Amino acid sequence: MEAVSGSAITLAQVARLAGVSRTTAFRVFSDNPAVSQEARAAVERAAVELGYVPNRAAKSLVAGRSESVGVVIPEPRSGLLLDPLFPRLLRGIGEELSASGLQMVLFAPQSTPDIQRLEQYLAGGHVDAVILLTFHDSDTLSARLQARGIPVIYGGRPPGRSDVSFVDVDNHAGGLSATEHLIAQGRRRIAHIAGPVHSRSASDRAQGFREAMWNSALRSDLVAHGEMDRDSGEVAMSRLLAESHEIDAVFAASDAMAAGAMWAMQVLGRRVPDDVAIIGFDDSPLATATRPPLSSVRQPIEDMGREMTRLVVNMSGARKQEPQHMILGPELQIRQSTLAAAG
Amino acid sequence: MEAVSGSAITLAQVARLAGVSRTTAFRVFSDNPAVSQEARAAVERAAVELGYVPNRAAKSLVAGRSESVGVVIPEPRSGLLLDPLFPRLLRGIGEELSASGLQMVLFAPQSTPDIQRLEQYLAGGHVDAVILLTFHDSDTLSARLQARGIPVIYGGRPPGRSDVSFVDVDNHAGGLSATEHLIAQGRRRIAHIAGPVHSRSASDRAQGFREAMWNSALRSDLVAHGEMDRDSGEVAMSRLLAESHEIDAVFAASDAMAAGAMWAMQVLGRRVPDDVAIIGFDDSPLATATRPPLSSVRQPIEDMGREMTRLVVNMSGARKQEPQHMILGPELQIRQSTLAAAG
DNA sequence: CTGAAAGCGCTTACAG
DNA sequence: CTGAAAGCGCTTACAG
Repeated sequence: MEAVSGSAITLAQVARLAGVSRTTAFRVFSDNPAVSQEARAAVERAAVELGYVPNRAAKSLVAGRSESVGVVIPEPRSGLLLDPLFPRLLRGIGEELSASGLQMVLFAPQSTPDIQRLEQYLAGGHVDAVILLTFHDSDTLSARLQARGIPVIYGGRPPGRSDVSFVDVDNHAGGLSATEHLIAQGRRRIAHIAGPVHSRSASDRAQGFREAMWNSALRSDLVAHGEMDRDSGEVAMSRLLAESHEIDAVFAASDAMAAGAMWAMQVLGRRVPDDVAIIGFDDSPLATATRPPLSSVRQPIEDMGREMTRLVVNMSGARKQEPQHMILGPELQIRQSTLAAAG
Repeated sequence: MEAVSGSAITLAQVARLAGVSRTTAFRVFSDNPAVSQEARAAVERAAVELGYVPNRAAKSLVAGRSESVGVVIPEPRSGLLLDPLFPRLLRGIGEELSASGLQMVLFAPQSTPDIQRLEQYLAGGHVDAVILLTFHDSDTLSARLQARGIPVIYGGRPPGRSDVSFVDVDNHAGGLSATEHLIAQGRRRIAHIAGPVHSRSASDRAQGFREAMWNSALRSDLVAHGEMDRDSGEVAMSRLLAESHEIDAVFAASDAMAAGAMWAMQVLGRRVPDDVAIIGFDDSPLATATRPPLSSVRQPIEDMGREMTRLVVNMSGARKQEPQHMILGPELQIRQSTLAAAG
């Protein structure tokens, strides 16, 4: 294999070496059966000898499509990259794209100029569809891409926009079933450690909690808010226990807050699950790292990635672009933290 | 702004609407001053009205370069995506690319077919240079890219290859200075919690430890190995303390192992730093989360990202491609865990 | 089974 | 200051 550094080998060069026309050489690479044995062999030999790799830019130009899908991920500065759910989402997307023979291309814009450059790049025919995993300043991005006819889908419901396509997890159903599980275990005085009030997903979870309590004629007044992280969960739990000593169960809107809450309970001498049962949300790696292991609402993140991909790839085939919406149901993952009988 | 969905506007359409030639329209977009006021205004108006975005595939084809740099990141399945160092690395790369006006394009291949497709994609002229942040099966990738004249640089030293370019952190110097710091604090019986024996970076750190001890005529026989995570650090520390009760300091090859070790010490009633001083490696977020805060060897990860980018972009300009190597020195980040005097 | 020719959209000499 | 023409490398009718 002779590889000439720095020079890109073209189809024409391969054809010349093989002694055929470019059209015939092309047919070999596009698996067109209408090529003689000798021609095929000569072309293949020439291609190997020269180290030929088709130029994708030229191919994209002619085809009008790139066989690749852009995925815009949060800027590295935001903690989202470190969210344990993130790799699962990426894996779901990657699997589905891989199955469709499409190339996944990731972008992590960090600044406004980055976003503008990205807009030009994506709108300029480098991708056939775009998956947006961040809402950061991307409204104009999404609008301009759609104006160019490039299908766009969001992961999660973009705040205040109903004219765009998205796949989301049913946070309401998750909060509902987590709370119903605690009730089914015989718990009655159930507290909720909620996320930030401005967060749509967090308030959906809280709404699920209130509905489940209401359905069972239980009071849902024990609610504290945290910032989804471990420390704020610890603080929230201490506050809740100071408020009421009768708490026999807690639904936390994230596993991290649940872990913090378990710590607070240990400090205050409340046993999990004997005195207080606790269930988290996300089913992150944390859930199996606590003692006892934490029951949790498992988000179908891989499925979410796959469905987003499936939808946006289909959209890129279709003419009309109706906004597509899909809400996936979460599943309970029951572990020891909610299993013992109430005291 | 009228945006015709699905149809890409071309330069020719803009030119026609503006009543000028494609060449003149092109001059407007390439900031060529040799255009009359009227022509310029007409072209700009037409471009806005039609929503023109230049086709990058065509531009790449003509220019023979894409103004973008590929970054191959570890597969989501490997935990590396969740490494707190990872976003810092991405940020460093992104900042440098952004400053050069280049587009960052990320790839996270998950399977062998993914890697093959990626190889075709990268070699096919979609990127001007490639930064490899993973060694996973990428030897053939690297070789084929270089054969095509596409510069490649590794983050970290690829195992067993000296003919490639890389930027790495000086793990040996890090281990040396961490240990010297402990000695300077008056500690004498110093243990090392090392990483896996097969890891190059981990054994460089251990070698730094041994040299520092040797230089001060201290014994360096207290070494236990862990898997770089918290739990294995805890186990290693328990083992070390069982082996010798005189240990007055520990150098752990990762912050996570140091955190586990601190836990083990607390369980066994050894106070940090009064009884035992401890220093970690990475200066990850963990280091400020422990009590007391953990001294650590800070890896210059953003710098590493920037230098890798700078080098590989320069390489893509140069004709000859000599392998480039750069080793960055780490810095000590001193916190309370090593500050009190030895007992 | 084969190949000459036109074209994808942008860019670049070249000639005015 | 302006534009006709050729070309980047691949793909696609079209005619044999």
